[in-house]
This record gives sequence, structure tokens and C-alpha cells, in this order.
Amino acid sequence: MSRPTIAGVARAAGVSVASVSRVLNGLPATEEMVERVQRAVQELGYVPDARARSLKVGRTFQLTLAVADVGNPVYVTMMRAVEEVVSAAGYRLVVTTTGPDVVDEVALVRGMARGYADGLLISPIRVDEDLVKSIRECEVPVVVAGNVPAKAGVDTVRANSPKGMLLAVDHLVAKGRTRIAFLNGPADTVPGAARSKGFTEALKAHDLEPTAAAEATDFTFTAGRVAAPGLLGVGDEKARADAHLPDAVICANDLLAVGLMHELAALGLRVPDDVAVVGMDDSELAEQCFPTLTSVNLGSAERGRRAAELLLARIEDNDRTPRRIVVQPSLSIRRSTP
Amino acid sequence: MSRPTIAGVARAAGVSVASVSRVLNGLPATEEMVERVQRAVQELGYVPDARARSLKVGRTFQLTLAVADVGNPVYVTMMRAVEEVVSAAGYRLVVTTTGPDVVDEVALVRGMARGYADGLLISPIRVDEDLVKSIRECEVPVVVAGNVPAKAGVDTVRANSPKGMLLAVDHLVAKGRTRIAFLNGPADTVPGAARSKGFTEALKAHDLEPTAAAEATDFTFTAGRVAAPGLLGVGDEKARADAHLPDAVICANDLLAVGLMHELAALGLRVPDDVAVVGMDDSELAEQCFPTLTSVNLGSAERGRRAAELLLARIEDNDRTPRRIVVQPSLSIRRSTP
DNA sequence: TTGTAAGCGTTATCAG
DNA sequence: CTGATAACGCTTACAA
Repeated sequence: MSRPTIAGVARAAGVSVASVSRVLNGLPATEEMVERVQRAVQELGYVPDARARSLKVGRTFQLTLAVADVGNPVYVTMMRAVEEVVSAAGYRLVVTTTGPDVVDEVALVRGMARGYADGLLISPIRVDEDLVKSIRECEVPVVVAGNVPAKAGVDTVRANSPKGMLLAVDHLVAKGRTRIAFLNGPADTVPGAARSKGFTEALKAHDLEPTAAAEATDFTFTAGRVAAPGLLGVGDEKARADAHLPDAVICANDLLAVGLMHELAALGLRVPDDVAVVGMDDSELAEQCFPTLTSVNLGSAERGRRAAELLLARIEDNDRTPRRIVVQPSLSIRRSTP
Repeated sequence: MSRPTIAGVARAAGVSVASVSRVLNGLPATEEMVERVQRAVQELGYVPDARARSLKVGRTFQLTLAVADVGNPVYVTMMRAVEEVVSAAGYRLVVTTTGPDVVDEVALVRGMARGYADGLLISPIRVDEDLVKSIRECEVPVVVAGNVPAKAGVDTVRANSPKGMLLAVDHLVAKGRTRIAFLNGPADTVPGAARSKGFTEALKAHDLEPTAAAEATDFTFTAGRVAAPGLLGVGDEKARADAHLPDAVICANDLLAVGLMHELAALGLRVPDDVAVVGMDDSELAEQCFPTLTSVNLGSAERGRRAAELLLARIEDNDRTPRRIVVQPSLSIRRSTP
């Protein structure tokens, strides 16, 4: 009772395997041939083996999307956009998780050489020489949703974090907030570094000094909660007495922002009256949390879409010169800012 | 500059392809043979082709996890648990999304016959004859995280929704709430039907009548918001004057609960003072929302883990008799109930 | 239009 | 222990 193969179908239909293959692939054949083959396929319940097919044709019609953390809602936005583009192009999308370590990312990229998929869309959280090298040497097309050095010569679609930061600071300043703090994720990550730099620049543009800054150990809700007290100078009565308590906090992503808001509530501080909070990513969570979160939309959906298009284009023609697309941010104003 | 094959390695090492294969698979070989092969592998940067290998050995060492909606945080809990089990067993996990339609689920299950993976772990949201049939006829092992008829003869791991409902009602009643309403998802889904039944039973056990019930069009945040006013009798002043406004609402999942809480806030109703809210799934969102959400833990992590174990066991031995595991619920009490 | 046969890159069998 | 060689299931020249 094993799976029927194309040979079985051919036998049942009384034709050659080549004819079966042709009919299945819509190549020219007689009316009768098509008829007989299709009947045999029906009867046997034949389904072509993707492994054998891809071994022969050299393509799997699968694309891999690799993200660091499936629990981060920004990736679901991106994932949905990617899925839409690639499935329209006739590819299956499979998602895998890398975790926060760059070595796992490298292993994943290297592993692509095994031929699991025709292309890889990766959104790396940490980037090092090894990763860039592995991407450049990767036999299958790779596009990066994120920032890698231009010299890497790879297609990238990235956000404009500094511009996003500026939007956030502009908004806060316009609302009269000047004691602005920054809750970052790990600074040794790509987004962490970019947002830190952007924050400093944005404040400078307004002639402001950072009121406080803290670095969470991860871009997660829990890490945000843990890092919040340090940022707010809890236990440091002098700081608070000196009015060093921030009147606004910009967070490097929405999960951190929500974690922070919980700590603020626990401290009896009201959002946005006492402290305004701005997130980044404008993920679904920004609408779900309470108060709803003003968040910098870094264009995750568009980045996903553009990255997917880049990947498809590169699969078509691997010799095209790498493109580096930058998606512009916007600000989604909600209730966590005045 | 094409990818090196095992033949290339053999040539470079001056040995046979068979020997290369043996060394690579850790079969007995001389010290020197191992040495030569490994050097050649290094030099050429050879990586074995998974497609060819799986065509030959009949296994891909990949497992597929199919969920309806990547945006539902309950799946990230499950996904993490599954990932842990299967990667420990040497399998890669790939995730695909089915969407809310049963036809897509059926297509996915049928498609497994193409040999993409060695097993499928599916958490179907809607189940019909076709789906059961396709699962039973599927050539690769399938385990269902959810409820399918026993006659289907398939491994399942499911939650005990009625028991979970009872925990929720017990808790609310103990806190003095008696006007309990129910915000369900679509009743034509497996979880929707189970939870509806469970709710009715649980109220009966306490000699209570449902105060109100509504059915959201999806198990999503937005659907929860949209359905909330109807549940609360908004615009129906008589109902509210008659004190028919519920003093507690149980929601079929956490996303719906969070959507409801937003509407409650918009109406000026306080949680839990005016209305207590209980969610189900005890997902990450339950801790992230505000107030934090009391939620029925339906054991999504354990279900994922057990389901993964079942799948691995069935891959080992496809003749074992199907098991039907039921995971018991618990209640995670947080701030949305008194 | 249809059939024959040669691979795709592995692993596994069977001699040596 | 090692080497040739036959599959795995499919597509695709090339021939008929």
C-alpha cells in the first residue's frame, strides 16, 4: 500500500512515464492521453513527490522566512505581507525561528545550501562578519530585512530608525514634553544600535539632553518590565526629587513599551498624563494594549512586501545588482501620548 | 562555480563516492580515509543536498506545524513547546499558516503527500468530513492538536474546554458575580462549539442563566471589539436599566477578551469593578494587557509538547494505536477579576 | 504526439 | 574497509 509513483500511474494508464509527466505539467498531448492519465491519477490517488521533482528541476518552490522571535508581533505583520506576495507568485512560505544568537542565524544561512528552499528572507537581529560572509557565500538567493553593510553586496530592505525617532521626538516636543528618556533593547543588535543612534540625533536636533536611558536584555515584554525601574530612577529618591523623572519615554519596540507601561502603572504613574510613552513597530500590540500605544510605524508590512519582491526578482535573475531599499516611517498617534 | 556534489568531493579526495558518504554518515572507515574526505569537504565547502538525501532515504527530517493564525498568541506558546521537542529529536520545524478556511486545511494535508515533511502537526480551527478523511488518508503521520471525532482514528491532543469553563465560572461565582455573559468566537469552529457547550454546562452547574451571549466573527482582537457592544446591550437602555448588564464576561480566547476590555473602557465601565473579564488560552497577551487578564490556561504549551511527542512516536511506529490525550486546564488569576 | 533513457545527488547493496 | 553500481521518483532531451 505504498504511495503510487509516476511509474504506477503510467502502468495503470498503459502509457509511458514521460507521457504522464507531460500531462501533469500541461504539455501538449492528445485528448485521449489526457483522459487516460487523469483517470489513472484519480484512481490511484497519485500525488507527485516534491522531493524528486525538486531534485530534478533544481527548485523547490518553497521560500523560507527566518525571524528571531515568533512572539514579537512585528514579525506577524511582516510575515503576513511576505506570505501574500510569495503565494501570489506560486511559492509556499515556511517560517523558521532563529532565536537571538547570531550563530544560529549563521547555521541557518549555511543550512540553506542543503536546498530546503529556493530563497531565504531573513530578518537578523544581530549581524557579524560571519553572518555577512555566510549570506554572501550562500548558494541560494538571500534578502535581508534589516541592515547589513553595503559592502556585503546583498539585497536589503530596511527601516529608517533615525527618521522614526525624529518623528517621535517631534511629536513629544510639540506636546510640550522635554524630559525624554529612552528604553532600548540590547545595543549589540542591529535595531538596538540604530535606534540608539537615532535617539541621540533626534534629541540633538531639538537641543535636548537625554533624561535617562536604559538597555533591556531583549526586545521582549518581560525585559521591558525588568529594565523599567532603572530607567525611571526607582529607589533613587534624589533623582526623582530633582525632577529628573522623564515626562516621556521612547521605547525601541512595542513589547518594551508595554512592559514599561505596566511598571508605570505599578508605580502609580499615569500614561500619558505623568509620562508619555512611544513605542516602535506599530504592531498589532499597539492597538491591543491599554492605553493604546503611540508607535512609530517602521513600515514592517511594506518592508516585508518589498523584501519578498526583491527575493522573487533575484530568483529570476541572480546577476542583478543588489538593491538597498529604505522604507520611510510614519507615526501612529494613539492614547499613550497627549 | 556550481555547488559541489559528493562526486566532486570524491574526486578531490581521490576516493569513491561511497566512501565519502560513509565518512559523512559516521560509518566505519580508516583514520586516513576520514582525514582525506574531511579535508576535501572543507576545501570545497561541500554541503550535502537534503533533497537528494531525502529522496533516497525517504525522510526529510522536517516536521510541519500548521496553525490557523500566526497573529494569535496562543500559537506562539504552542509553537515554542513543539519546537523544543522536535529539535531535541533532530528535526527541523517549519511553520505554515492555513487561514480560517477548512478547504485550505484540507489542501495542506493533501499536499503533505508530496513529501515536504515527515510529519504534520495541525491545529485545525474548523473540522469537517473532508478534513477528517484527508487526515486519515494522509501518507505521512499527522497529529491533531484539537478535537476530531474518535472514529477518525488519529492521534489527538486536546484541551478540556468545559472543565476550563467551569474553573472560570467557579472563580467568578466565588467572587460574587452571577450575571455572567459569554463572548464566543464563531460557533462553527471546533473551539467555538466546545466553549459554547462548556459555558452552558458550567452555568447550569451553578444554577445560573446566561446573562448574554455573543459570537464574534473571528477569534481576533478586532472581532472582539466589534462584537462587544452587542453583548453589552449598548443602545438598549431597557436592558441596562433592568440590570441585565453582565457583571462578568467570559471570552472564548484572550484576543477577544482584550477587544472586549477596550470597549468596556470606551463605555466608561471599569474592569474588574463593574465588569470582570476572563479570557481563555492564558497566552502571553494575558500578562501584557491592562489590567492583566485572568485567563483559563488550556495547557497550550503542554498540548504542543504532547502532540509533538505523539508525532515523533508515530513516525517511529506508524502501526501504534491512535491515542487521544486530554490536557487538563487551570486558571491563571490576574487583575481583570476581583 | 509519444516512448526510451539519461540523469538530478544521495544512500545502500554487494563484491572485492 | 573500500569501490562500483543500482536505485529513490521525477523531468527532459532525443528518437521514433
